[in-house]
Amino acid sequence: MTLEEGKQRFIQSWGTLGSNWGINRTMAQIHALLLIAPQSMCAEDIRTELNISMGNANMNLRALIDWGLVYKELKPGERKEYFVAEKDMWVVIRQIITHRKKKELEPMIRVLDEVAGVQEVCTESEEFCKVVRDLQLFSNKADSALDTLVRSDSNWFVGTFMKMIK
Amino acid sequence: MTLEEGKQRFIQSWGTLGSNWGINRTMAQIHALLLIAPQSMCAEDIRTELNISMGNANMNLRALIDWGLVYKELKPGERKEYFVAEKDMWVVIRQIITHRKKKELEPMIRVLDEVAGVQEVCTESEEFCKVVRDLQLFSNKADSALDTLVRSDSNWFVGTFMKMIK
DNA sequence: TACTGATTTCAATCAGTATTGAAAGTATTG
DNA sequence: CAATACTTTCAATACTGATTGAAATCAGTA
Repeated sequence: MTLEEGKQRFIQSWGTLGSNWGINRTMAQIHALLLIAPQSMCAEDIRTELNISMGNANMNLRALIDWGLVYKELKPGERKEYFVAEKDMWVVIRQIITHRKKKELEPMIRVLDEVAGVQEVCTESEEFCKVVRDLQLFSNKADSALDTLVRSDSNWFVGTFMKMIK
Repeated sequence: MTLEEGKQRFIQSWGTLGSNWGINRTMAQIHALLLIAPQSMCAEDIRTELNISMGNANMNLRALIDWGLVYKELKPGERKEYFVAEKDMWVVIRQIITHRKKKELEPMIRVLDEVAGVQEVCTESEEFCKVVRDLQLFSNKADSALDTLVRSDSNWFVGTFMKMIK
């Protein structure tokens, strides 16, 4: 496989993957492109490489910056902005986990806490509360597990954690 | 909060959550409804409770059965099918992890393996291969971690694993 | 076999997101 | 300050995937 084929395949797949992941396709593609770029790129470079509109590129670059996956880079003497991806994969993964946790797990925990207030006065409400309690148990555990994971460093994850779980 | 309010809140939220999760809204709502139902329900019960069409109910029930989250139940002397949710939360979570892993992680691993074949002959290809290798490292680790998690039992998860990670 | 009630399928439609592109905004330069 | 180079916004549009409902299919029953 040539570099050009590999790049194309990687960018396209990252985009598709992104969508099965709740992340929008263009955002994932820009991320892929910057990840494998040996140096920073400007909006125009990205726009032409991916064949997307200015507006789209801009919005998704901002989202990536917001996620902490891409940084702006200003070149001295140049007016336009350049962009670089965070290349430390452990940081990348941590940011993704943090964002997905916020979007997927935390709202669930809030809802469970809310509905946990139902009084157990009949078979139906007992069943309801039991389900809610079970879900709370697991979601709180998952929440703290992910917190620990995010706070820990790469070596700990790859080394200790993985040995433990084997 | 009354039972009725709690139920509504739970079902609606589970639906919304479902969509930030890559799971379709109706599928998540049906699942929520069956989870908290004290006994099995038929398609018509579900249809009226959630105000959805026959076709929709049928398709999503099928998907839930496919995910191993809901079972058919045949009542003797009754022609129509009833449905019950898997109530063991550990099983539920395992099934969800298994399915999401298949949809989100495994395709990524396949793509990485494919593009890992690029020859390192210049700065650009070196950068590319480095990124791919880093991603492979983490995705393979995550893959085996999730396998272990899915194979392990509830007590181990809640007990041992959680103590380790604390 | 014909009838009935239940389930499944699928083309048409709908709704929610993503994308575009033109217009407005901002900052730098001479 | 006006021109230029770039960035951001946002209403209109296009896409994608979810949903409907009518028709087809299936399975018991008489």
